[in-house]
Order: sequence, then C-alpha cells, then structure tokens
Amino acid sequence: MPKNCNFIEKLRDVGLRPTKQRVKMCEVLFNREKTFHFTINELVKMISEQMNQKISLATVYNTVHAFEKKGYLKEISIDSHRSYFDTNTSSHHHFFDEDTHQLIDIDKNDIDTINLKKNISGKKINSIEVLVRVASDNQNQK
Amino acid sequence: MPKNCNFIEKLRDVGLRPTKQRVKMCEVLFNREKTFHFTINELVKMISEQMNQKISLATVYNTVHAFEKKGYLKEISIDSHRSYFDTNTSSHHHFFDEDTHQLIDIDKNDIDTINLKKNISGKKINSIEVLVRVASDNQNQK
DNA sequence: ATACACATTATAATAATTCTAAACTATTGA
DNA sequence: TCAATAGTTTAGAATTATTATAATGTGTAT
Ligand SMILES: [Mn+2]
Ligand SMILES: [Mn+2]
Ligand SMILES: [Zn+2]
Ligand SMILES: [Zn+2]
Repeated sequence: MPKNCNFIEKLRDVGLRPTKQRVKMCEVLFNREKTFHFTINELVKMISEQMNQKISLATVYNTVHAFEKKGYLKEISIDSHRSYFDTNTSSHHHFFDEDTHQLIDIDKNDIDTINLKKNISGKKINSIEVLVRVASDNQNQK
Repeated sequence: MPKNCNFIEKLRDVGLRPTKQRVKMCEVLFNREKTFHFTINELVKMISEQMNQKISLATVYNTVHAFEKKGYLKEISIDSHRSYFDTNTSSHHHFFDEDTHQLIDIDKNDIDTINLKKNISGKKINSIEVLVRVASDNQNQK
C-alpha cells in the first residue's frame, strides 16, 4: 500500500477525507509517469474500468472541482462543447488536434517566452497561454 | 437604405436569404466602427432592444452558426461556462478580464509573433493564439 | 463504540443548446 | 402579377452537461 499511503497523505494535506472513491481517483489521475489531459467522461470511464464498484457521476464532478480548487487540477478551455482538465497545473502551452480532439503539451524548449509589451492598466496578469490548433495535412491526399 | 443594401448583398453572396431578422442581426453585428465580442445572450438582448418585434432564440443560434460556418464570425473558447463570438475573424490574441468576463483584443504591436520551433508531424497548423488572463490588481487594497 | 462531520449516491433540477414540425416569407418564373 | 417552391422563423419539446438535494453511508476523534 505504499502508493495509496501517498494519496491518503496528499488528500489529508489538502483537507479532503481519503475515501476509497477519492483514493481511486488519485490513482487514476496521479499514479503515472506523465501528466495528462482528460474530459469528465473519459475520467469516469477510466475509473469504472479500474473499479469493481460503480462511482457516481456527481462524485466525479465534485471531486474534480475540489481538486481544481485546491490546485491539483487545472481546467483548460479549448472547445466550447467539452471541458478539458489537466493534471499539469503549471502554466504551459498546448497543441489541440482538431481531428482527434486531443490536447498535447508543447515542450517549453519548442516555444519562446511570450513578450507582452502592454497590459491593461489596473490589472495584473494571471496567465499567458498559447493554443496551437492543428489538423491532419491532407495536401497530398485526394 | 444604403447600409441595409450592403447587408442584403452580403447575405446573398453567402447564400443566405436576406430576411428581416438576418438583416437586423447584420446591423447589430457588422454596422459599427470596431469589431466586438459577444455571448449569445448579450446578442439577443442587443437585437431585442433594436427591434419592436421579438426574435426567437433558435433563430439567433442558427444564424450565428450560419455566419460562423461562412466565416463571418469566429467562436472563441475562453470559459467553459459560456460561448464567446468575435466579429473579428482574423487570427489574433486576447486579454480575458476575469472580473468582468470581457474579452479584449491585444493590439498586434503589443505582442511579438509566436515562434514555434517544432510541430506535430503530419499535422498542419491552423492557428496560433494567445490568451492573457487578467484580473484587478488588489495589491494595495485591504 | 459512539457521535459527528463530511462524503457518496440516486435522482431531480437547471441551463445551454439543438431539434421538430407547423406556419411564414423571399424568390422565381409562368 | 402571383402561385409554386425552397428556405426561414418560431414556440415549444428534447437533449446534454452540469449542479443541487436530501437520504444514506463512512472516516475520524474521543
Ligand atoms: Mn468548472
Ligand atoms: Mn458551436
Ligand atoms: Zn497540459
Ligand atoms: Zn477578438
């Protein structure tokens, strides 16, 4: 149980009770090599596949938003028809593949720092993020 | 009727019949000095204020999406809880004011061209857009 | 063990958007 | 001109994503 212990501590740190649903969500979300992007429906599927029990959709929504509020998840607006979340909560840039509807992180080394010359007076900048929309190149295809 | 004639021609060019609802929408959307950003609900309010007749919400949705498909409007995803549209259909960058929920164009001169060093293979870039989220600076305020 | 606060759940409610099908209108060409 | 036709508007129903409710269940501290 070493992994789950970490999640239990993590949840406690944040003031959330480590229920079995939340620990399972932590496993699905955070027990992996790399960060990833997901929609609520994709997440529900992943959790269902890894649990014998059923998890309520309301719990998934509530817990995702709890994690978001505590800074463990970040919501990314890309497509008005679906909500994307990111387990990488740092400020970073994305490709959005319009064919597959996949979000992909842009490597920090592959893009220069954005240089804003003017800001709106009386406002502070919370984030500067770039979205690069891509689609398959059908140039040589009938 | 010089202004409306333009809109009638514009609609015809695009293959849309110039009904009085569509001409009114054109006036609200395009008969102005500067481009602007709106949500569907804001647009419905604007149209209602300028018409004695009532316009159906379905017509506003359908017509906005028809204009979008024909390239006269652009949808901008900023906030998963509401859809923004832009009468400036060129590729450009935005401030989003998280206090007022207003979208504001960034002047081309105030930001350097984004330089991407690597793209995803087999994909072409459709757009590169920057979103700068700002909020009031309460630093010196209790 | 007990009590309490907090969490989960099924279900209902809400809100945004899209669908439907009947009534209406712009266009065309006889 | 004026019907025929294709396209449009409309009210209201349907759908979808999300949030609220309130009864039941669970984690935690004593
Ligand atoms: Mn949200
Ligand atoms: Mn749309
Ligand atoms: Zn990311
Ligand atoms: Zn704009």
